Amino acid sequence: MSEKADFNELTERQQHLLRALVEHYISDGQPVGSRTLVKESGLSLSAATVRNVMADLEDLGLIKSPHTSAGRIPTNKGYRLFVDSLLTVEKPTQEEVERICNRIEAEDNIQAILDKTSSLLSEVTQLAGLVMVPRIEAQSLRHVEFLPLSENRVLAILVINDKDVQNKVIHTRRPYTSSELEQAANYLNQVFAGRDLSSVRSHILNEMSEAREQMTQLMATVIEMTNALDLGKQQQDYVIAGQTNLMGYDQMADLDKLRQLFEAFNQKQDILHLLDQALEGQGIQLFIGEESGYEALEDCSIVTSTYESDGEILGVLGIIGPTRMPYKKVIPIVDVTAKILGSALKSMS
Amino acid sequence: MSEKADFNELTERQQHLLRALVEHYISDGQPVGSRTLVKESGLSLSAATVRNVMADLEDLGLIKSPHTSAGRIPTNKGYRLFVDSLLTVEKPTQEEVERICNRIEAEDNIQAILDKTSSLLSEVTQLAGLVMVPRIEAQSLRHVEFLPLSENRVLAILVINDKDVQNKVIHTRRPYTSSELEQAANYLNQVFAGRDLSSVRSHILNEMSEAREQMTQLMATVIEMTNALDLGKQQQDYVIAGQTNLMGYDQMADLDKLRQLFEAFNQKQDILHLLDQALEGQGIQLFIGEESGYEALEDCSIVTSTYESDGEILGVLGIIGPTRMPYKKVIPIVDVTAKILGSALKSMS
DNA sequence: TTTAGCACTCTACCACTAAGAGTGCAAAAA
DNA sequence: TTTTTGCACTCTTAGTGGTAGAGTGCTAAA
Repeated sequence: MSEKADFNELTERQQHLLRALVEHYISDGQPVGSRTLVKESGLSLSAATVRNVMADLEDLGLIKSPHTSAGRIPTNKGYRLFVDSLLTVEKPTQEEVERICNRIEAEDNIQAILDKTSSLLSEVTQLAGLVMVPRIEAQSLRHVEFLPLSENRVLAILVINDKDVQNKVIHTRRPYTSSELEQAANYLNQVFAGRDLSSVRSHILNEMSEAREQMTQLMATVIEMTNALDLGKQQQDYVIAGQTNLMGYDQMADLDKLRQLFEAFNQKQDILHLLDQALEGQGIQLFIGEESGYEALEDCSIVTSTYESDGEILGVLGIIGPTRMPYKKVIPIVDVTAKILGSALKSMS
Repeated sequence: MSEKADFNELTERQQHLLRALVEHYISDGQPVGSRTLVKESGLSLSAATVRNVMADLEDLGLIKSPHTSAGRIPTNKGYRLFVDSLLTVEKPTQEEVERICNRIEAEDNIQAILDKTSSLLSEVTQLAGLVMVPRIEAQSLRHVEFLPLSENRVLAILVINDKDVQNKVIHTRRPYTSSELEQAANYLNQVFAGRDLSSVRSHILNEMSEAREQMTQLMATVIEMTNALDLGKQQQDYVIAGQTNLMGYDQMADLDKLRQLFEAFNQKQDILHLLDQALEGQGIQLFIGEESGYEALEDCSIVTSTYESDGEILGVLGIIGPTRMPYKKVIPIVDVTAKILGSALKSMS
């Protein structure tokens, strides 16, 4: 065989046939044989020649046959090469874009926007949609309130970035009175309103050491409160929609596999870790099959895109589905959705 | 045949055999035939006699055979009769009770308690656990706060029952200043702290009409705020855990059915409606198969119990699984879990 | 009323076959 | 050297028939 066996330098013909094979398999779901491929590719070659090429591609680990007398299907490596260098994406229609745009912008609070985005992703692609909730780097403290509960418990309410409210029950060492708490809150509001949340704690410790000798009851209260609040520690989370879409694909017909997958969705941690990786990568990112590193996802591909506003990356969103998915359509949809979400979030503030 | 064909008056023997059949089928999963049933029942009868009885039970619609030469399995009507009058429940072990008790009481806020309860239900029964979030009839207002956001938006924070925090962005007709809002909040806090939430609105309208002529700016503000808050209107919700457990049962092997079920879980409304019915019914309640009235649940049974504290019903919890489930164990577990949850919520306040 | 006997039915399993799809290889053609 | 033709071979799928086992319903006897 004179075809270059070099992975990085497939011949024109190899590329052409690989692309045709992957595309046909994606739309058909059946292993594709040499005869079919000849017709599909448009090349004027005989089936035998195509067979030779296919044998080469198989040697390269790009395609495989499920059994002797079936056609070939792409391996994950094959999919990877396909999306990296053979794929011609198909821009979403104006209609689709507008639909996404309108429906996202109709929502009026962050949670609703994320939910809608996720369900739109799943609806348009017929896969499962994922949206990581934005990690707001700059969490600026707007307002603090402490309310004494029974005994040694205090309810803390934080208003962050002018609209998000977090609350937390703090278990304290000793009971505090309303007025103590009020003073502490007033102090914090006066000194730290508008400041970045993650810096509040260190600032307080600074000020405390400066004024150690005149350490007041107030200061002690403030310190206990802020310590307990775990400021700046933001728990990550994501919103998922359309999991049930995944139950329709033959590739996911294995109930055990499907179960593992759904458990991963519930557990959240693995998926979060993956989204975290995608966050590092910036822009569009694909994980095909075992590339994700999780057994539960070994038959799945994940397509993600970071979303940003004002050039700052806020989070990541995407879809998850079987490795055999219409990348051509899915990738651009994830892309525009990320852009739309970014600007929707921006216009919220 | 001389057996009474009256549905309400099965003979001893019919009851005995039906019980044996249902129990055997529940633990085995296989249709049970006359020979097996003879052994199982402990009666000294021949298989032929048992066959006659089975034929009668089939005429009554209590059992059926999947095909000619298989044994019989209970119909939903059969299950119903079984749980209503043949079932001898099996008290949960001390161990199980303590495990549930300890793990629920280890949690420190309502959401965590509900989550844990739900996942314990699913863990212990190997089915899916459901917990409806309590509808707190008496929502006593503890504290109100209003913060102006950009333009015509105000962030309202309500502290209810000393520990739950609700917040909502209110779109107002005109911009309000901080001090206006502060005054309104002060007014509400002074007059209505500790009062029942659902009554606040009507009280305000009353007072307004009394003092109509001296209608102040303050009053107008207060009214707009409270109107926008939609006080007392509480949206229902539930917590679910262990859905994936359901993927293991042969009865639920049909992917399409399973998918419908999972969609119902996501949609929430049907399940909520069902839980609502269970709430009316008080105490333990079973829905077997089509009794629930939802197609997605036609192969499922739901076992619920209301939970209460101080004699007041707060909500409902339970499990959902295939109609073929170990009712004998499941029912008492749902029962004690409801009691434990009730007292855990009580000790929270 | 109950039991024994028996014919009958249906499923599950197995082995076998035939058709169809697709391959790989070797020799011929370009 | 590359491509094609021809062909033997492999494997899947669907269908067939046959058998064993489980269970039933019915009838006649106990």
